[in-house]
Amino acid sequence: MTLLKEKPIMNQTDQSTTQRILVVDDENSISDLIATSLRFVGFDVRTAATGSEALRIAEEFKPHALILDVMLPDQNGFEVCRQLRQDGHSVGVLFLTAKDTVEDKITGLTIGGDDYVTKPFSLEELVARLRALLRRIGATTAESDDEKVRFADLELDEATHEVRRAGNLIDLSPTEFLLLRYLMINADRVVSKSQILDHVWQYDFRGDAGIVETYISYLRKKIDSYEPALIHTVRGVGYRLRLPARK
Amino acid sequence: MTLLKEKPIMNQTDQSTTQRILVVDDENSISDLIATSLRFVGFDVRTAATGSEALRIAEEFKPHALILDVMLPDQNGFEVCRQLRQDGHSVGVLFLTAKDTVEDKITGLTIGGDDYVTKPFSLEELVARLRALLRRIGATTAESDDEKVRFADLELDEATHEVRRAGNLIDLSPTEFLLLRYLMINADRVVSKSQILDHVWQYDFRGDAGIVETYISYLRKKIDSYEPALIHTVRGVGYRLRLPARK
DNA sequence: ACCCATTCTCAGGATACACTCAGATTTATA
DNA sequence: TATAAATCTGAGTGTATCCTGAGAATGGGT
Repeated sequence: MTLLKEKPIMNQTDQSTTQRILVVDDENSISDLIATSLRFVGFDVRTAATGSEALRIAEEFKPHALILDVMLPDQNGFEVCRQLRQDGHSVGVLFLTAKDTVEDKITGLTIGGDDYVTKPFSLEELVARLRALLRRIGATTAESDDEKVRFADLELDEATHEVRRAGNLIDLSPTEFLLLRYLMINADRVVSKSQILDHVWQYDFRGDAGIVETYISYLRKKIDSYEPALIHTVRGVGYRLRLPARK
Repeated sequence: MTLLKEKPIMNQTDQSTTQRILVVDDENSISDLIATSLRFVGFDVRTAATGSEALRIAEEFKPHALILDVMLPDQNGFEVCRQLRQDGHSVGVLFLTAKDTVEDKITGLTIGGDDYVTKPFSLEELVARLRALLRRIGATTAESDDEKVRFADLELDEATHEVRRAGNLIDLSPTEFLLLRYLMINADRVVSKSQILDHVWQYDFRGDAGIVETYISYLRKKIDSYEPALIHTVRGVGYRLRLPARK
């Protein structure tokens, strides 16, 4: 993972108060990965490895949301969630579950604005889902307009999963959607192939970075069939979403 | 033209007065589930685990309605209800009963506009019944006609359980009705199979999420036998109710 | 007790998708 | 201009997701 070498990505978003997120997972590699990534996008992050530690930290940290592994060494994630809510914290929870335990005993996870993502996940997906969750729970005046990402004549809607260019609907596969979203969020900035790989693909992906080229190619066929082209290659460095340079 | 009147996932944050609901159940997992869900759709919720606690809290909380398990550790739900009314509270009650409860006891519950729901229930059903109850008792007659949910040429009537498309009556099973209702409430927005499962199916359902596919298929045969199709699959994400995209 | 609507499981088939690979093409630089 | 490196893209393969019909359980109503 090349996360530690990255510069902060996107500083906009954050309005008045920085959102506090508590990450709870007993695998350090996972909670570090998430914490690092969330800090880069502007969250205030703390981590805990057990349920009781989570409760203790939550007491003083007062997080806006938890990212909570359902399988913890001392108690399961539901119990932690229940106790927190009982204490009056109106906290959103994004559960992490293993893929093979999903069908088993895991229901009721999407109640009350909560959500879950399965391991292994991609960071783009995790962050997108966390943002959606925060929007939902803090939704006193949330306009549905918040759920759109825009760049030039591109428009990407998180709620409907629709992508439009110049008003025209464009059909994207899930991976294409995440890739475009990552490029749009980092619009005007060069992102390397390994950055893309780390954020868009699942963290256990062991294939070649060449797959990024393939998906960039797919995206170009779909969104740069219009003028002007927005996806630009920066040879030897990466890719960049930008409007034509006026010289 | 005014097609997308529906807002975020069940955000109904009722106008002037937020309705207060007291949930009374001795199983924490149940009352938490209900409380979380109701809070998310905009109610002000308190919980109690016993009859005496319920009476105490009701004294100061002055709820508009109770969700009341008929089997409580100290006294039964009817008694709680009786005492409350004796003290002059004009409160609606939605009783929770086990499925095997004797019919005699249940009959006569629905006297004063009250209602009952059997455990295990689905959240969609509980919320719908609670809303209907509040409408009945808190008859401020602001608008009584609003028991219908609409989208495009679809019309779903909560009171009569009738569904029409383009004026034609469509016969739906109870599960199909709840599923369609959930899709309509979240019109234009993608809902995942897990979300559907958590909200439409009973909370103790332990089967596969694939059953959602089956019921989507049933619904399509009934409501999308008309043009245009309204139920759309978003592969890898979920389902979405929408009109043909303006291309 | 019977019937029938309903719920749910299961599995085959259709389709979309993720991914690999290799040859073609472009670009940097010697 | 020649050469190597980087990138692009079409073709092909394996897999995940989704759809739907068939039929087994369940349960209510008459």
